[in-house]
Amino acid sequence: MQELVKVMKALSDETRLRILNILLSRDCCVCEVMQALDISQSRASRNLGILQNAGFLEAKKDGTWVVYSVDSRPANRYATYLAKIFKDSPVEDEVLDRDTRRLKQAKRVGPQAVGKGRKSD
Amino acid sequence: MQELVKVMKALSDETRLRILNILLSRDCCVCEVMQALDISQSRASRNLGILQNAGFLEAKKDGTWVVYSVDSRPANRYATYLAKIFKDSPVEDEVLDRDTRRLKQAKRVGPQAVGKGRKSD
DNA sequence: ATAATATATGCGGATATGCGCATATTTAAT
DNA sequence: ATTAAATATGCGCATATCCGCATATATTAT
Repeated sequence: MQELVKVMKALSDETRLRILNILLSRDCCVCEVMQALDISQSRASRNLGILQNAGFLEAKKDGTWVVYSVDSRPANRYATYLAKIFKDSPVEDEVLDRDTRRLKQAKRVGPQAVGKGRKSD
Repeated sequence: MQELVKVMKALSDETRLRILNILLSRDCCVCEVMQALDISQSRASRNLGILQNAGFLEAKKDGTWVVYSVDSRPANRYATYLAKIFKDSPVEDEVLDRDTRRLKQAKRVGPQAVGKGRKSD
């Protein structure tokens, strides 16, 4: 019960629904999420953490990056169920569309480097 | 989007999940909800209102009573979808079980008459 | 070693939420 | 009309949530 409440609370925030939306299209590191949603680093990181803690996301380290993805085999059953629901019932929304567009432009570069000369990868 | 957030917020509270749980077993008036969950009248009424406003419940007047039921034809599509999900994935829980047991005892009698020996003064 | 990058997190403040209490409203019965 | 029951709601308070800011941590490169 407490677990279910946690799961639902994780989904009851616009920022987190937006994050879930872009992660359903592809995996992202924190800096890509910030760029896609045009939000601060701490905000992206914190909300990713909440979604992960609720069982929706898994995180993989890749160098300095942490790549988040929708958990394909979530420990908690609600996450599986609800992630599928969210996926099956796509939401038409101006905000989500803009996120998706920005995601296409997003690079694996963090806040400090944005607008500066970038290095090779 | 804002609509979806409202729907999710409505489900992100333990009291409201408990209410939804008992209403999925049968329709209830406010006083039956208070008895089943053993909560105050204002708490029951307010949370029923939130669930209704989110599109999960419909209310029918029956004399002095207001009978709430899970909306079979919700105006908003998220409600339909999520109500089904919640129904299809029953939660085993001590709290919910106790609610269900109390619901069986519940009568259509309000707060004033419950457990009080005297009504006048 | 230092420097730079990517992410996580403690803190404080603004806002939102949930509840109890008291009261208002509505309906039914007398 | 009065009375009472059932429900809704305004108010205030306690707690929770969300965010920005600054900082801490971890990793990579030089």
